[in-house]
Amino acid sequence: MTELAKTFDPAAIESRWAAYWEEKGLFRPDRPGAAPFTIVNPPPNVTGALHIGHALDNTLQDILVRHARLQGKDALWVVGTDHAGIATQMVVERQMNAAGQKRTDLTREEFVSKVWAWKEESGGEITQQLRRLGCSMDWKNERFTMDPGFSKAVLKVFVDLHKQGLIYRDKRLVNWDPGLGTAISDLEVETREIKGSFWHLRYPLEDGSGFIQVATTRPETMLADMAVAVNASDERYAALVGKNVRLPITGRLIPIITDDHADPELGSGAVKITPGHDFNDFEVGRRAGIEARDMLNMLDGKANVTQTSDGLIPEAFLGMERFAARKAVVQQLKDAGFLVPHVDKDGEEHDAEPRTIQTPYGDRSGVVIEPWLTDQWYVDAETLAKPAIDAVRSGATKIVPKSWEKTYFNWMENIQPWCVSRQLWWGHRIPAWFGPELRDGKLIIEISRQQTGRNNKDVQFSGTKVFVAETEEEAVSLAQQYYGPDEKVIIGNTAAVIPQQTEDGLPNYQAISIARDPDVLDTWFSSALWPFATMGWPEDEHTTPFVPSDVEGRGDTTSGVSTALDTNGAGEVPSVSGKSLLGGRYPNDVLISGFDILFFWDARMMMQGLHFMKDVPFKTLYLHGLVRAGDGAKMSKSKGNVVNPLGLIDQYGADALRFFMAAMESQGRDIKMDERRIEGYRNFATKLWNAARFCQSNGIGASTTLEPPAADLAVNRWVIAETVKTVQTLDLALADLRFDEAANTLYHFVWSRFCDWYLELIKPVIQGEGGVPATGDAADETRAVAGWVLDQILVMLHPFMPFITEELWTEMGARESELIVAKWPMADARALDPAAAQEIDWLIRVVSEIRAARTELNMSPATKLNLIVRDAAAETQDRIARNTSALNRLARLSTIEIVSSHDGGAAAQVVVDEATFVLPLDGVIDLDAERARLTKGIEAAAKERDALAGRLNNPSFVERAKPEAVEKARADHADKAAEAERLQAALSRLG
RNA sequence: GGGCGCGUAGCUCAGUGGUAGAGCACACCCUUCACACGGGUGGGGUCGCAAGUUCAAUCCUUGCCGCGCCCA
Repeated sequence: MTELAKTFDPAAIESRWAAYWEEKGLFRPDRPGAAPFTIVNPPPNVTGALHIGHALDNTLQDILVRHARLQGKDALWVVGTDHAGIATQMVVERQMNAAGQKRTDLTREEFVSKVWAWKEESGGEITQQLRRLGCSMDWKNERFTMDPGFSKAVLKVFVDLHKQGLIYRDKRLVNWDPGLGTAISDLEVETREIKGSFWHLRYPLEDGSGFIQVATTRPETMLADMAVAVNASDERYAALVGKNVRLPITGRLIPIITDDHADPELGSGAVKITPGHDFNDFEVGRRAGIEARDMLNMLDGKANVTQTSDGLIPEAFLGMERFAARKAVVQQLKDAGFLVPHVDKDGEEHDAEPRTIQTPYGDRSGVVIEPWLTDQWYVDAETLAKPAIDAVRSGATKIVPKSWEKTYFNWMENIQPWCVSRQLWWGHRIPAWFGPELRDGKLIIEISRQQTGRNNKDVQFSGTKVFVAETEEEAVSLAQQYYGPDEKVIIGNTAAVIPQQTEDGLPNYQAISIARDPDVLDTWFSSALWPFATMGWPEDEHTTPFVPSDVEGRGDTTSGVSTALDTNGAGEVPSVSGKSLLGGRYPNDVLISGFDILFFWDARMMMQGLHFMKDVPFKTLYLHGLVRAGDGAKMSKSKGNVVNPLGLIDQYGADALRFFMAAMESQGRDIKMDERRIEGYRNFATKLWNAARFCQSNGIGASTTLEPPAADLAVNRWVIAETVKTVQTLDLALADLRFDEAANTLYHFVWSRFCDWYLELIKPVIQGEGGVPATGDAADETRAVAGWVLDQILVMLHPFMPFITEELWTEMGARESELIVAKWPMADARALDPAAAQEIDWLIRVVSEIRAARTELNMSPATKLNLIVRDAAAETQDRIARNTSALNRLARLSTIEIVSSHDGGAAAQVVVDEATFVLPLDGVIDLDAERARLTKGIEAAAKERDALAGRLNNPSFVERAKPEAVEKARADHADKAAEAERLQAALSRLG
């Protein structure tokens, strides 16, 4: 224990404590028998760096985990990183490009091992940064979504879902990202409004009888048009339905069909149909009886024009980039007279009509998405969503704030098949092997070599037999069963029937080669398993059943109150059919995430968790908002308005940043960055630091009991009660996940109650005269109480400001344990003492009123005054006697005299309750100023008195309002009337 | 077009069916022996607009205006 420095320096202690906690294993103390409390951290990208959103998300989680740990629970905060398929592959590819290399220079295996090497060396920077924020995660068991154990879970889930028919292969339009050369999910597509063009084309009828006009924003797709659709109710076209159109350029003959998709009100009412390159048209095509495999495709994986299967695209267009092809198609149509010019309001002709169009972009690549016809793996999300919807409806998982439930339901109820295959190398490779299909005893192989535009080694398999298995051996075994015992099955690079050669080069027998799908799974497919695959699933489904012990049961102040979090220490064991799932850690207690990943991640955890664990992944889902720039704009690198949380930590300390995040986190609202506010919380930390310094230099140290010390003095009984009230409010706020209320409650208690009043009020009790510390029962009692209150403050504040509180905990005296594993205070209502509360409340009012009068009358603070009290009731006289020193000190008085009457004269007068406090100021006082001051007080009291009288004089109010409201109005009216009267009397006495 | 949210003191935000709050900023005073990253005191709001429900509306309902987000 050394003397504390005058100013708190966060940097001096933060790294020391972070390392200490971790080394001593205090983030995950051994607590056999304690109730589990579990949070899994949304795994950040292994390529990521800490941004301000992480700071918010992780601060909130750390508050809950530290709180649970202090409550004696076996708190586990799972941490790890996500392999982040596309992002990570892009990082490594960029590095290679910088060195003049390409990914495809390497084999897949070489590339993947290069990514692993990168991951080992530079990945996970963010985990170091989380430590700087003070996150008390279970670092010893840090996970990675490509860990062997986790990967095993991913394969099992894929195989099981496939067996159950919930994963299937399908040929349909997918959101193809030509920049990245992979399919992406709907959610990774961002629709932007851009200024585009609307071209009007006229297609000649086959019979030469005229034209039909269509309009499009993507004229190049006419190279793969397969129909023209009109609405069946549209009489203008009734006669044309069933006729054919001869497409310009390709000369393809296509029918005019009817479909509701054609809106008679829109454009000409006729629309061109390109089923292979437009989601709406795909559906129209299907309704018209065109099978997906027959739909025309005119683009390759880089979105360059490629020949359609009917071979009708002229040579000149082949290989053209899609936007170049657009220009070329428009030009050729124009030259041939098939383009209908747009005439603007000034009568000028243009090729196209300007129009705002919704355009899909890849959220990572920033490239326009191309709807593309491919074979992909799909999850039957609709089936999985049903239990996930029910679970929220039944309350098995509670979403906080509740307003998000609607969004959740809306998305879940309209969920689309989830495309989970990605054309990447980095990720969980899909456990599916393709082989020739056996039809009528013959081996058929259909391999469509689609140009994915990235690597000609990538092969798409279609129309072949697929074997889905967790291991290669099982796949071979499945294949063997399928082909029969006479065939030899081998693993190869392609699905094929290979003539094998004997050593002498002569054909001997054939082998059937099966080849593994080159694609990997969507990263969200694996992260959806995070709540249970990090707990040992599928190996240890039921482990270490939890047995409640007597450690529990403390701090139960929330009984009978509906709260978002079950903070009841009784620790009910989550279970299915009596068995504890994953050691009581499933369902997790709560999941905290930004609302922006509600669909990406949270909803998918709900689906996978319910399907595989038969229970929800978490009891509560807490969604927080975004951290925005000071002007409310979204932070983004391109705008250059990104705030680096590490810079804020350097400047203000991690504790201040954390407190800011908690204090600003009100449910259902984004947080606007406000550095001055962080500065304010830095000041708060210093304030606490100095309060502790004061205690230390006045013989106040660590308390020895969990219970409040015995106390006789009102000020001590009052502060104990205030502490208990704070614990109660804080417990409720945390149980309700009201982080702002929790933080503000603490802030107010520490600064406005403890520092501003309690410490000031006890100075006369403990400081004594002439620099000699006071002794005796009162001083001893007060030191004990002050030490106890400071300890409770440190414990309660610890989840929010872990560093400074741990440091002060250590500095204040010898301890049984570190603060991080100390005991949460008890909210014992027996400590509440109304009489003490009233007395200190009175004392504070008297001091405040006298101070206000002094300031308003411009009395120098240095002048000590004599106080005369008149009309004081016996109770007040007793209070004055008990608190003379405090009154003298805080109101800056030299003497206090109690009189039965006083005629005033030149004096300032203050009314508190029944008594009037007179400060004789002969020769000093500005009588006019005092008159003005009293008059202002009279007016204020009279205004309220009259307002209350008005209400009470209204018969409807007295008859219909709640009796307690009427009662209160009467009491308040009497108080205000009396106050006005006394102030009036004081004014009269001034003359 | 559908859904959600927001609009309260100069700024950032709480809040409640019964006389409107905090932090910061602002003004004045104080280098008082924990703290000037401090102490004391004070000024400042027709709670977006309008109507309705109610004894009573900043709070509940409806409409409108403005801002933001998500989905189609």
